[in-house]
Amino acid sequence: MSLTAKELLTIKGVKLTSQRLVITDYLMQTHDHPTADEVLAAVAEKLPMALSRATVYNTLNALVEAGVIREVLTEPGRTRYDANTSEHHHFVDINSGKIIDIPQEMLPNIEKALGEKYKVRSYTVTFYGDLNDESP
Amino acid sequence: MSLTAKELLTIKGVKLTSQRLVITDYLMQTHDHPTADEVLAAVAEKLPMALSRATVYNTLNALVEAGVIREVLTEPGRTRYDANTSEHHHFVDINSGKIIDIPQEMLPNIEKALGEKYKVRSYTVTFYGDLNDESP
DNA sequence: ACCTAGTTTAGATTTAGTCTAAATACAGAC
DNA sequence: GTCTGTATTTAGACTAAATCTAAACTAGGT
Ligand SMILES: [Mn+2]
Ligand SMILES: [Mn+2]
Ligand SMILES: [Zn+2]
Ligand SMILES: [Zn+2]
Repeated sequence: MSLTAKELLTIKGVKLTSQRLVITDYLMQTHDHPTADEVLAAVAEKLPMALSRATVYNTLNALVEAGVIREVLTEPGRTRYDANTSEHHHFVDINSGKIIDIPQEMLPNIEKALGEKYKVRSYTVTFYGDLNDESP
Repeated sequence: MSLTAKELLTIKGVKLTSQRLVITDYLMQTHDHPTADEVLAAVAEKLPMALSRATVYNTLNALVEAGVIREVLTEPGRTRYDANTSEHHHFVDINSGKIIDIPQEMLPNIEKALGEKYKVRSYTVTFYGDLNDESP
C-alpha cells in the first residue's frame, strides 16, 4: 500500500499544484533516473496547460528540498532525479547508460570505516560496468 | 621518488606543450579537486602567453582520456579534476566544501557485493559529512 | 466570493562546456 | 640546425543546463 503523489506532497509539506502532482507522479512511476529535460518531455503532454522549463526546475528543486526526491550524479553536466528515497546506490551500465538501483543492504557497511575524524551524514556509491542480461 | 609532469605525460603518450605541462604540474601539486575555471585561474599567470579556456578544457579532456587525471563529481553542474589516479574515494565536508581523498584500502571490499549480474569495472564512493578538525 | 502568499510563466540571463577555422608550435626526418 | 606535417592553441561563436525576472495566475484559507 504505497502513497500517492498527493499524499506524499501533503505529508512533506509541499503545496499542491497540478504541475507538482504530475511531475511527482511521473517520478514515482518510473524506474529511470530522468534529467530535467526528460521530465519536461514526459510530463508536458499530461497537463492541459503549457509547462514551463522554469517550473520543472522550480519543482524539482522544491521536491529535493522537501526530501521527496533525490539528485543523482552519474555523469558530468547532467543532474538526474530519483523518487526512490530509500537508502540505495546506483549501477550504471556503461553500454546502455541504464541506471539501476542497488539497495544499501546489498553492500557491506562502510559508514563507520572512516573513523572519528569524519562524521558521515550520507554517502553514495556509483558502480560503472557491464550489465549481464544473460545472467540466471 | 615521484614522476614529474613531463615524465608522466611522456609515459602516457600525451604530446608535450607548455600549457599541458603547467596544467598537469598544477594538478599534481594541489590536493584540491579544482574545476576547469579554477585550473585556468591558477595556471594562467604561470605561463608567458595567454591561456585560452578552450585549451584548459581540451587539455583536461585529453588528460582524462590518457588516464593522467580523473573527473570527480560531487555536486551538480561542476566537474572537478583530480591528478590522484590511485584507487580512492572522496569525503566532502558539507561545511567548507573541502574534498578529501579516501584511499580504497580504508573501505571494506564492495566490488563483489553485487553478484554475477553486474560486472563492475569501477566504482566511486562519495561521503558527505562534517570534518572534525579537533580529532586526535 | 475574496484575499494573498506562493507558484507558474515566457523570455532573458548566466554558466559550463564545445566547436570552428585560422595561427602556431612540437617533434621527427633530413 | 632546418624543414615539414600534424597536432595543438586560440578567440570568439555557439550550445546546453540551470537560474533569474517580474508579471500573471492559483490554491486554499477566511
Ligand atoms: Mn524502484
Ligand atoms: Mn594526495
Ligand atoms: Zn535510484
Ligand atoms: Zn581525489
